[in-house]
Amino acid sequence: MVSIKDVAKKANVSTATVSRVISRPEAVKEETSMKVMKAIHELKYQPNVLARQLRKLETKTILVIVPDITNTFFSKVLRGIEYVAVSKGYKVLLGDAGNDVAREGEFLNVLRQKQADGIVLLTARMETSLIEEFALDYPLVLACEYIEGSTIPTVSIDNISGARKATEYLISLGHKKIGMITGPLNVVLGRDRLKGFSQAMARHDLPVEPSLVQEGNFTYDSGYNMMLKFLALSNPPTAVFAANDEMAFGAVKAVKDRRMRVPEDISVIGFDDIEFSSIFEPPLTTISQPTFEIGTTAMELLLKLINEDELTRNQYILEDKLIERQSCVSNNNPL
Amino acid sequence: MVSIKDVAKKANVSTATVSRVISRPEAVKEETSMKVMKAIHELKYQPNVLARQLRKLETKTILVIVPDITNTFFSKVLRGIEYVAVSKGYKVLLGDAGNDVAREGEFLNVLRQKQADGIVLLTARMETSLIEEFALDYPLVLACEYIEGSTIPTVSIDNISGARKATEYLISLGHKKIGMITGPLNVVLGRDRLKGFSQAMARHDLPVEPSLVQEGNFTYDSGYNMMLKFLALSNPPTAVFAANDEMAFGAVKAVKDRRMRVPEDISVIGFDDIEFSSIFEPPLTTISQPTFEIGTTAMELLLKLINEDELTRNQYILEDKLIERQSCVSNNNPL
DNA sequence: ATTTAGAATGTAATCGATTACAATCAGGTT
DNA sequence: AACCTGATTGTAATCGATTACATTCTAAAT
Repeated sequence: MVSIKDVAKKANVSTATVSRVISRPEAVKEETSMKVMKAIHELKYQPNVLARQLRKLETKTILVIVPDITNTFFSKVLRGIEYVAVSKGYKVLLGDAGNDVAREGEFLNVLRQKQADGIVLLTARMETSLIEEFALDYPLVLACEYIEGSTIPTVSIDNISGARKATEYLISLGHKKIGMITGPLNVVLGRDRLKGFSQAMARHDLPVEPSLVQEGNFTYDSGYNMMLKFLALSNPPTAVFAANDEMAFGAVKAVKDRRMRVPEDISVIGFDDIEFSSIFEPPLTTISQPTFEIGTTAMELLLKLINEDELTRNQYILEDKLIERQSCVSNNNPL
Repeated sequence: MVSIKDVAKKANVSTATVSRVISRPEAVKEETSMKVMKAIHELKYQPNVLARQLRKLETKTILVIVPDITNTFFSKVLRGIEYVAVSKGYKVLLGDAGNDVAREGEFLNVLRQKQADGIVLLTARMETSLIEEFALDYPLVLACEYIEGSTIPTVSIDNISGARKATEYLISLGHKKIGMITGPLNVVLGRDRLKGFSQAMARHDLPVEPSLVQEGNFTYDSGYNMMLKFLALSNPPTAVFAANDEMAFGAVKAVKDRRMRVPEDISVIGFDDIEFSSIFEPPLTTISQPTFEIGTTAMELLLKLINEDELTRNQYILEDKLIERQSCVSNNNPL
């Protein structure tokens, strides 16, 4: 291990000078600088970042807690975070909870032990009071999810308006009997998308029949099963809004298995626009989230927090977008 | 920031004793220990890990370089790595190259600067000499990819035998005219899967016609286009082996767009068994890689390297598996 | 030649832990 | 009482950088 002392000795200067050559070259004479650089190269010196960090009490590392790294939605957000982080000289520590809520909280110790300068949470399923407290002590940004009534800086889309948009699209196609497969209603995300659905229906004076709202859990299987329930109805919906794409896939599959067609017999719209949605058959009409931008915005926000810059606001709502593909069609089955 | 000194003062002992209470409690008297613990709790003391790491010259962190984090194949391997890492008290630094070869190499500095104790490479596209040199100086494990003729510890499946297995499966179904859509042939992975294909054909005395081997680049679009080439032949293949699932999806789509059916008119087999292969229509027959196990094995291997344990061998070949779904069927179109 | 300001460099404290070594203590032996 | 041993605890060096402050140099001004 070659340290700054070795370089200093070799170049016949003090360690202070070596340090200055590295961090503030303008403060040292050209000639000395050359000498030092030469020694650095000859010894292949690499500063020990741990020592630097200890001295400066900063790590140039941020922690990202992800509920499930194998979910492309999150990995795309993560990529956005990484992109900005690396460009600003930060490294990204990954905390993958593997869909286990208990593990999410454990990662917080990384911050407490000063091994990261800040944290981005892509999940808010742990105790909200814990998160709130934590945000008081450390730079923290919420992305994708949010906590109701909290002032923690948050980046996300407006899930209510997104869901409303999806529903109104179906309505604009002439559908009146519309079913919804919701996400789990114990998380804000699930509730918000249902809320958007209800708002759209109300705005157009359409009734929301309880039998046409089924609670899923964001999985393919739940989408499949809930659609089966709809199809068992004496008077099934002509269109279905699934709160995410996986459930929409399951729903479409259920329709096909019943020897019916999407979109001819039933229109289906999803939410998220994941990778496979365009490859799926029929290509899925859905609401697209700006995943990469959510990531970059969250990271930029965190950087401001770390640098104690003034925040102009703490809720950043990004634009979602309706992606029209081929799983929805005008209602040709008027009551 | 409360440090060990504050605790020492409060408990009326030296910092050495506090340190011992934390790391070797058996070396300090019960009574003192209690006093110290009390102070620790009252002050909510958290040891500064940076300082500890600096002193011990270890970081309890490993770096994983991923070519593309949004690819579920890699994120599953990553999850395996994380799983073992966290259970052994290690943290995972993520280096996502975003499919940019140049960025892969940049992450190596993290190691040089002693910010990680070891590294797992899920890609070997940078200069092999660079990797070889690096492996001399730092604990390094290759996962998924490998370098020909290298002694670097490697965890992967046997791509040649996997490809052979896929091809022989088609042959066992009575197919004789079999096409292959390869991966890029400038990477070992691509070459190996082609090699396996050729071996299987040779073993069964089947000719490999040049027009029936098309080079793709692992993307959906390339699969689509190469299949189009096959279909334009006067005598197209009755079965096609695509070197990964994405290309297989594209290939199937091409067949459908030509108003033919998979598997009735053409059988298609893929490689990797990614998430959507089972949802795809028809559900894709493919070779499944034990992604999670690749990750766990790689991490365990790296741990051994870090602890300087003896390695019994340096090539770990895990078992792949043929997953029979519905995209392949017996040849009903004998020449 | 002397003074002086500003540039360049060096000295040593510091960040917060760990740990080799030294010092002290408690209790048992003689 | 004097001595010894092993258990406990304390002192201070150490890890490798950064940086406040002190010192020395340089060159221009007087």
